Amino acid sequence: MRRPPERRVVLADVARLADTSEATASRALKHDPRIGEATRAAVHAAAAKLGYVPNAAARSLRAQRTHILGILLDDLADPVHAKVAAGFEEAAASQGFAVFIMTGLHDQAREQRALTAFVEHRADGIIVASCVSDPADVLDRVRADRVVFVQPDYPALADGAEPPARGVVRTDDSAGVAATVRHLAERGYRRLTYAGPSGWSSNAWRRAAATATVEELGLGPLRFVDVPVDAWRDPSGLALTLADDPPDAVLCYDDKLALGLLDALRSTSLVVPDDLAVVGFDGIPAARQSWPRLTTVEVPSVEVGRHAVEMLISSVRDGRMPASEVLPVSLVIGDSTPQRAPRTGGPDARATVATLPGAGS
Amino acid sequence: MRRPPERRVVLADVARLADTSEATASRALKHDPRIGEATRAAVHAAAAKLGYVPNAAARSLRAQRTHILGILLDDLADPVHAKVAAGFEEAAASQGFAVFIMTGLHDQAREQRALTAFVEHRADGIIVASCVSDPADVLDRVRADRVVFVQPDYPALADGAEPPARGVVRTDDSAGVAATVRHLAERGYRRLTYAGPSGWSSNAWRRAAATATVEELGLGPLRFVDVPVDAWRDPSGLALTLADDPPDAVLCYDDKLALGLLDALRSTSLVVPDDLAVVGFDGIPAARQSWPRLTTVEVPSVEVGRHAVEMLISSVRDGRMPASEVLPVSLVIGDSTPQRAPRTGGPDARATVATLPGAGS
DNA sequence: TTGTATGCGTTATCAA
DNA sequence: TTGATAACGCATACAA
Repeated sequence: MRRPPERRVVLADVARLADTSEATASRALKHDPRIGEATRAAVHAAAAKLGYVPNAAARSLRAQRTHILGILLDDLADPVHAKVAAGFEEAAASQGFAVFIMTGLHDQAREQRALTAFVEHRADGIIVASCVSDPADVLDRVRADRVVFVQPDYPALADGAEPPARGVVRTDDSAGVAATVRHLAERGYRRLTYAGPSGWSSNAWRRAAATATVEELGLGPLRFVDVPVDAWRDPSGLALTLADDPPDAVLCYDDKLALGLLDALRSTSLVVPDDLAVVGFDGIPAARQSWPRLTTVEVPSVEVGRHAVEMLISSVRDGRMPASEVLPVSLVIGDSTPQRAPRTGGPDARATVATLPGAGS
Repeated sequence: MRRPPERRVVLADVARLADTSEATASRALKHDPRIGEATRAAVHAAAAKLGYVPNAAARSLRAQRTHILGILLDDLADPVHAKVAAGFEEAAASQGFAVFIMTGLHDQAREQRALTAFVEHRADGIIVASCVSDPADVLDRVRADRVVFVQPDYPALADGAEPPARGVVRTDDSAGVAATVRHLAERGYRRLTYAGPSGWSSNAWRRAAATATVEELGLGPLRFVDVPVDAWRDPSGLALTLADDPPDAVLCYDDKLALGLLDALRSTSLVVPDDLAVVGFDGIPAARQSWPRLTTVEVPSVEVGRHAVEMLISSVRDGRMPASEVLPVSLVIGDSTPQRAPRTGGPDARATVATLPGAGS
């Protein structure tokens, strides 16, 4: 069995064995058209025989181009972020880029260290996904035509700041939430509650979209329940709050929270969906396997990662960062939001007026 | 707001501004003790003012050490693999290593390309996780003291080949399966079925452990159902097979399959756990939120990633690869395997003899 | 078609 | 305590 070469084998070794110069060997290996067939074959044979592998550091140093992309994301253990990373890695690899992946774990200092690492390694491009750092801080350290922001979620956005017009990939969360509210209205749900972690801009957007659509449709006022960001691990508090004065349906910030809630509600007297409809957001795999199957908004996370890479590589090639993109999402209707049965006590008019704007007031 | 420097700023620029030589500037920046306080301050000030970031490629070239680790894994979108990656990344970052992550996606050619990328970039160490390539092939290209294999799953292992004695991190799947079977026996389940994708060595091990434990406990013979590797996406075939002649309990290769099965069984007349108990393997988050909650074997995936990094870094430092490790797993008892009620028709002796070896024959 | 020489940015060796 | 210089491995401008 062949072993890896003991001593480092460099281009000079290949050239020597092929009986040419380093320059010729270098050109032959990258199929420069003006190298004779004979020498090219000799060089390739020598390289194969010696197990030569070019040194990327030396090449990068010389070429001022690393063919490295970096992605900074929040947490690989989170299914949504992992999918973005998967799309990113796959797209980057298919274009011949190696990828650095670093996680921020909600920690600004970590995020800064990750950026430092990317810059030290002179990554050709960087993707900043779901990070708490303000893009302005990132742009202090990296050229704007070398960064793409994915699903930015920094605090200023919650206060209404606009994300950059170029180099951002987002999903149309507002449309997803609006579609969800419409779906609920059509199915006869009127008293809605939105549950999510306040302070996150992504949450603020979703909540705002829910509010707007509820008003547009003339549904009962939207109630809010603020939950801790890790409430999905133990949603019993949310379950109790809901059980105390149950709405018709609850919109959860994401699927993790919704699935946790489904579980927690089994310890209460509320039955889903008979007493309470539940919807999630993201479309993680577990949402398809839950009971009842979760109605949710499917976010094309893998696509998000791919698009980000394509924007980035395009910008790296010609220095022009493409305009920001907003990818469409889709409502997936499960069994957690069935057509609502009329309440006991006879037919209930509320269900039928739900889609008539203004009829409720 | 400060912008990133337009022209590349290199050490020479810092030296010039600080009015010293490159050598002194270099030493001052890495806090060489024999540099005067005044010059050190001047150099640091100059570096800060210019926004100097050292070039890792140049440093690596010179130092013959990259501080880069590479991990090759199967699929970032898979929760188990993503967790290994998360542990890997976190541990590596905390030790000051940048990490290349590449995915194989069950494709030998992709795996080989990933290895090539790692070698070109002269990664200080490599982790090969859950890959289809034979370790022997990997060792043709990488020094043995620079690779750690995680959960190796190459075909030869299914035929009884032993994994390497050093540089491997695995989990004690056999013990986990054995504990599961014992648990089922104690709870009164006797007729067991094992469902998994044949051809995978990890499946072969789990299945063999189940067989051995079933025999040891004197339970009825273990039945097997071979399923495609992606059966979890559509487990209706498995559900029908089980419904056709239901065992007391079914052991699934992993949680994804078990959760899919729970879902698919809702379209049959079988009720879990009354008619059929179900157990999974891995302990993914969704298993805690399913209904009924899944009894499963919890695998410390994040720990696996961490241990792999620690082994690797240790070996990189002193050239001695630590001995292989087998991490313990733990049985998590959910609601999918309750104490079994006696069958209709009166008390059933089978439940009580389950734990008595030999009593069943 | 091939060879020579230089420089990419950093660090380590040697000399001052 | 500091400075000049060579070398890491490769690719290219220029010469032949």
